[in-house]
Amino acid sequence: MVKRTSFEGDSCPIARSLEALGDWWSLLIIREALFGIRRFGEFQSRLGMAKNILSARLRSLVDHGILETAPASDGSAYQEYLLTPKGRGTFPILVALRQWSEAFDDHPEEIATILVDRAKGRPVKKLEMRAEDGRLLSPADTTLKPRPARRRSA
Amino acid sequence: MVKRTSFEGDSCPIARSLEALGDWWSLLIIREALFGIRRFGEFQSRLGMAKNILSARLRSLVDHGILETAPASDGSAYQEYLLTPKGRGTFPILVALRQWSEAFDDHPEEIATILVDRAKGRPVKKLEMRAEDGRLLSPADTTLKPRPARRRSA
DNA sequence: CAACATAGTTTCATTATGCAACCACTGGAG
DNA sequence: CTCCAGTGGTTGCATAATGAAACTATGTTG
Repeated sequence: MVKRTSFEGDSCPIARSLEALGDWWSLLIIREALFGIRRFGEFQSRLGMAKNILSARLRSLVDHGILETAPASDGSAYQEYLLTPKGRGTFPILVALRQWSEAFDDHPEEIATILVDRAKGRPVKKLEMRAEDGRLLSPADTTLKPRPARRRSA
Repeated sequence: MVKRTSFEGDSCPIARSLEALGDWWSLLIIREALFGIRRFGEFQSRLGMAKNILSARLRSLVDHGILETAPASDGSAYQEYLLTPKGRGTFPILVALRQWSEAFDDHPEEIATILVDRAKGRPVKKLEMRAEDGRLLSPADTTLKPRPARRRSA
């Protein structure tokens, strides 16, 4: 097979997430959805992408349980695309990508927006990794362990 | 031109990060690099990807300042690929992707490894978004503001 | 120097992307 | 009901990216 390789059966959770999110458009569609965009035409005009690609991506995101189609909302008979909890769960990923750009982009002056705390209008703090007990962890403070076998329960 | 669209000039920091990281392999290469993989052949055998694609991706990552080539390390005359600070800065992105899979994957039993605090052997806490003053923020507690114009300084 | 390993590049078939054109359905005006 | 613009797609075709395998060029070992 010369198909584009799929990570569907991969045991690495990063590869598995890329299976659903790892193409050029999916995360941008989710970004728009988090902003409240719901309609096909809105996605299309805001992202400036071809309609067939958008159509394929929306279908893929629905298949992966990230979006769901709702029958209506503004009274019209059209449908719209809403984030599921799984879809809203990508928020930290988007924040991490955003903060990485803010920190390391070669031309940060071209970045138009900053993510701020709505209450104070101040930038949000950088994401940090902490242990269960709250200690701040660096990458070197972490390691991978095999997942414990599921305990047989029923 | 029917080229794949580039996000290079886009003002959205998420799009800008996807320009460098948003393909199927780049983040997996970085994942391996964070594990200490440095050599072409090691990447190739561990990821099982075609050598031409690996070659192109490594070049792209070097061009984006995420990897750099170092002349040697084990004495041999070959070169190796090392993460730059910018490359190591992607760690939160990978953690976010991993945690998203752990939380929402449809077949979590297929996930082989968990990320743990090395000192205690316990899973790391989920990434959380906080305000400057430490308040925990939900997506709804945040908003985007236009980046303040650079203050003319010299 | 012969033989083998490493690190790629080249070639070619297959797939995905992107644009434009086309089609189906909706909702409103007449 | 008919016409018609707007919405939400699908289809066709050209081009670009991907992937497997073969090939090349060094480096390394015996």
